[in-house]
Amino acid sequence: MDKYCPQEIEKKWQNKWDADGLYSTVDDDSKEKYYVLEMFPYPSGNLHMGHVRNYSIGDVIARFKRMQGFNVLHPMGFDAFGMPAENAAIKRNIKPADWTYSNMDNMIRQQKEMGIAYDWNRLVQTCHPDYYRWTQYLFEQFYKKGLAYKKKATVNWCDSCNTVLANEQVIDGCCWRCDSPVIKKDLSQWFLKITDYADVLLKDLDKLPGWPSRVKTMQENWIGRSEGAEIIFDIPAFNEKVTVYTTRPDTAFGISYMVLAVEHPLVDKLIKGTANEQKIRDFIDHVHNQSELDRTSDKSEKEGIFTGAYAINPFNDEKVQIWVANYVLFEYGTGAVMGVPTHDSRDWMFADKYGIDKKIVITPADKTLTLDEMNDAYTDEGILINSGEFNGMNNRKAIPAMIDWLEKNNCGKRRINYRLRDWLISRQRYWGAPIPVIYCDKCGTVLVPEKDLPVKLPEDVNFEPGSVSPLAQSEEFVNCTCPKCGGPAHRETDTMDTFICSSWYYMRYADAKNTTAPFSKELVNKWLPVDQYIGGIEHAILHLLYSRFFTKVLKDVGLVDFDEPFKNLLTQGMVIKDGSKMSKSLGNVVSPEEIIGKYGADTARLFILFAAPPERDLEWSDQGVDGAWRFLNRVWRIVEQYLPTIKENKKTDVAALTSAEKELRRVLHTTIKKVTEDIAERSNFNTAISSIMELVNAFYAVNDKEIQAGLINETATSLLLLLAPFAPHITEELWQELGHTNSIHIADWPQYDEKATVADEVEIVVQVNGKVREKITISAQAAPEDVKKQATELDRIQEITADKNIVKVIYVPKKLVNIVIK
RNA sequence: GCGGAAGUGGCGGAAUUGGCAGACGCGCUAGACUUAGGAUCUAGUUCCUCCGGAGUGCAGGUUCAAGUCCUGUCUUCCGCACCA
Repeated sequence: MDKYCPQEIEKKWQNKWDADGLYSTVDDDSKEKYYVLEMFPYPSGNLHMGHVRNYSIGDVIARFKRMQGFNVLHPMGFDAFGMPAENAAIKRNIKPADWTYSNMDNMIRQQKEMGIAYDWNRLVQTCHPDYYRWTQYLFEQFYKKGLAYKKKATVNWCDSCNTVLANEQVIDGCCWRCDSPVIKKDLSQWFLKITDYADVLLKDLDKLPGWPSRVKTMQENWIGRSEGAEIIFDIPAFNEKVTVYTTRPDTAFGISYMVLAVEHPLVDKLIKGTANEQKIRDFIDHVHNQSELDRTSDKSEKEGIFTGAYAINPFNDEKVQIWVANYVLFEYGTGAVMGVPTHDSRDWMFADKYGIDKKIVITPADKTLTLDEMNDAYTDEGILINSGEFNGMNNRKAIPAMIDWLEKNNCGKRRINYRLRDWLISRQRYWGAPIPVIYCDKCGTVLVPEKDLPVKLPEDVNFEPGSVSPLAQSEEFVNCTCPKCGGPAHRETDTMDTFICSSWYYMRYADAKNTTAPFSKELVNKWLPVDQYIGGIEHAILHLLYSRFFTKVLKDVGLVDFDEPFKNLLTQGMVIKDGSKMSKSLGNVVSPEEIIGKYGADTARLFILFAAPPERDLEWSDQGVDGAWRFLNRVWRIVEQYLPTIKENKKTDVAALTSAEKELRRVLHTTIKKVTEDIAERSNFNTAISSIMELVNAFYAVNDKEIQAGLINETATSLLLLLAPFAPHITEELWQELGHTNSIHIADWPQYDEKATVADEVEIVVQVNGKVREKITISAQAAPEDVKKQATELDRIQEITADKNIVKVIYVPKKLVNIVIK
C-alpha cells in the first residue's frame, strides 16, 4: 500500500485539472446557473489564513453545486489599485505596476496550490487598462445622469495617506487603512450622489432575506433615516431666516433657545460688530481645533456661547436666544437645532449649564410635571400643555398636526433626513483609475469621449506624496486639448477611490474579455445576481453598500436588469491565534504556504472548515491540523485496504444485508443526507465534516467482519464523493485509482435512500418524571401502546413506581417514554 | 444611550421542530501491536461526597419534559452614537 503523500498528488491533479479546463465555465449551457463568489483580494503579495478560509468556503459550495448539476461560475480576480503599491514604489524604487503584477502572480500561484476550482479565463485585475477603461466608462454614465459632481466641501483628510477619505472610511475619527487621526480640509472634490438612493438602499434591504440581519442592521444604521420637520425661524433684527430640522415638532412650544453649528454661514453675520464678537470668534476657533473624535464623543463637555441675537418661534412668536455650540454638526440636517430642555436630555444638560429657561409642554396623562420635581428631560409620551391650539392632544398625534400647521403658514415642512452622506471618490494618489474629465477654459468640465478611453496612467511621475495628486507632475498627462472646442485644456489629476473598482467587478466576470462594453447585457443578466457571496464582515457597509448603489444606478442607466447584486451573503469570521487576530505585529501569524507545504492543501482546507462554523471566529490550532491530517490518512488507508474489492465494482444486494451491513448502510445514507443538507441549507461545513468522520469510524468498525463487496464499493465510493468538495486532491487520486477515468469533481453528487436511513430497531429512553431511568430497544414499527406497556413493566420502573400513582405516560415516537407519577 | 450577536467539559465545538446535554475533533488515560513510537488500532474521558446526585453565565417562571420558550439580570464582543 502506498503512503498518502499530498506533495505528490496535489501538484499532479492541479496540473491535470488545468490542462483539461475542468473548471472553465461555458456560457451557453442548458443547466441551471449558480454563481458563487468570494470577495477578491488586495494583492499584498501573499495569501493569509483569512483568504484560505474565504476560498475554502467558496470552493466547497462551488464544487458541491457543480456535482449537483449546476452550471457553476466561480471566478477570481484582484482589487489591484491602492496605496501600498505606491508606498512600495517609493521604498524599493520599483514601479507600482511591477510590484502589483508580481504580487498577483505569486498569489495566483498560491491560490492554485490551494486547489480552488476557479475559472482562470475570467481573471479580473482592476489596475489593468482593459478593466479601468470600463470603470471610467461607468463614471461617465454616473456623470451623465447627474450622479457625479464636483463641489468644494469640508472633507476628511488623512495626513499619513495624503489623501481624502469617504465618510465610510473614517472609523472612530481615524483612517480605516492606517488608523491615524483624520483632520478636516476644505477642498474641491468629486462626489457620487449616493444620497439620491438612500431611500431605495434602505427599503430594498427587505429584498435580501439571504443576508445576515446583522449586516442589514448595520446598513440601516448607516443610512440613518429619520422623519421630522423643518421649522423656519425669522431673525427680524438681521432680516434673515434660519431653518432647523427636528424629529420632535410636538415640543415646539417649549423651545427656549436655538443653536447653530460653528460652521453655519449665518454666524458671521450675527456676531459682526457686536461687543462679544472676539469672544465668540475665539470660541469658534477653539471648537475648530477640537479633533473630530473630541467633538463627536458624548463624553466631551457640551460647550456653547450666546450670540446676542434672537429668532422668533413661529408657533408662539416668542423671542428665542441664538447660541453657537460644539455639539451641533453642520453636516447633518440644516446645521441648526432648536433647544427644548424639558423634553430632550441633551438640551436639559445644556440649559442647566448655561442657566437657560425651561418650559414644560408635554406631561404624562396621570400626573402633572413640575420643574422642581424634574431632574432630567421628560421624553416619554404624553399630553400637550402650554401649546396653544394643540393643548390636550397626545404628543404623537400632535406631530402631523403641527407639521400641517407649519406648511399652511409657510414656516416649515415635512422632511425626511438621512445620516448617509454623498460618497467622496477623489483621491490625491497615483495608483488608481484616473477620473476621465477635462477642464477647458471655454467649455468648462468636459468628459473624455468614450473612444478616447481609457485615460491611461502616466509613468513619468514621482510618487512622493504631497498635497496634490502625483499625476499633476506629468505635463504630458495634464496638458491636453478640449474634446469639444479643440482648444488647450487640462486633465483632472485625481484618481478614483478603489472602492469604485470593486463596486462592479462581480459583473465583469460574466463577460471578462469584452472589449466593446463593460459586459454584454445578455451575459450579465444571465449570471447575476451572485447566488452566494462570501467575505469578511468588515465590508458590511463599505463595499457592500457601494456595490448595491452601483447596481441600482446601472439598472437605472439600463446596463443591467437586476437591482440587487448579491442574493445570499455569508460573512465569515476571522482567523485568530492565541485569542487575537493574526498579525505581524503580534507575531502570531501562521503562513498558509508553510501549512500547505507540510500537510498539503487538503489538510489545510479540511481543518479550517472543521474547526468552527463559517460565521464565527476560528481559533487556529496546530493540533487541530494534525487531527485533519490523521483523518485524511484514515480515509486513504481504508480505501486502499479495500481497493481490490471495490474494483470488482459490484452493486449492493440490499435483500441480502446482514444486520451489521444494514447498520453500516444506514450510517452511510444518513451521512449522505446530513452532508447534503449541511452544505445546501445551513452552510455548516463543520458538522458536515464531522458526520463524514462518523461514517469513516463506522467503516473502520466493520473492518474485521465479512462485508459484501457491493456494500464496500457503495460505501467507499459515496465517502469519496461526499469528501470531494472539501478535500479535492486526495479524493480525486483515490477515485481514479478505483478505475474511474473521469474526474470525481464532475461526478454526480450521491443520492440517499430514505428507506436505508431508517433503523429496524431503535433505542428509546424511559424516563420517570423527566429523569432517565432505563433504556429499551424496540422495533421501529412498534405500536405506541405496546411501547408504553413495555416501558411501565420494566423491573426498574416497577421498583420506582411501586407505591405511586401513574398520572400519565407520554410517548414520543422513536425517542422516549416519560412516566409521570405522583 | 440605541441596536445586534454570543455565553455549554481541560480546549475547538455539536444538540436543525421543546424530547437521552456534551456528536465530531483536540488533549489526556489505559491497553494492543512493536526493537522503538510523537505511527497505527481498541477502549475510556462533564463534575461530585459515584448503588445516588448535580450540571448549558446568574435568579425566577411555563411544561410531563427547557441549552432551546417567557421574565428579570450579569458578562463579553460587534455596529451606531451630541444625528437634533
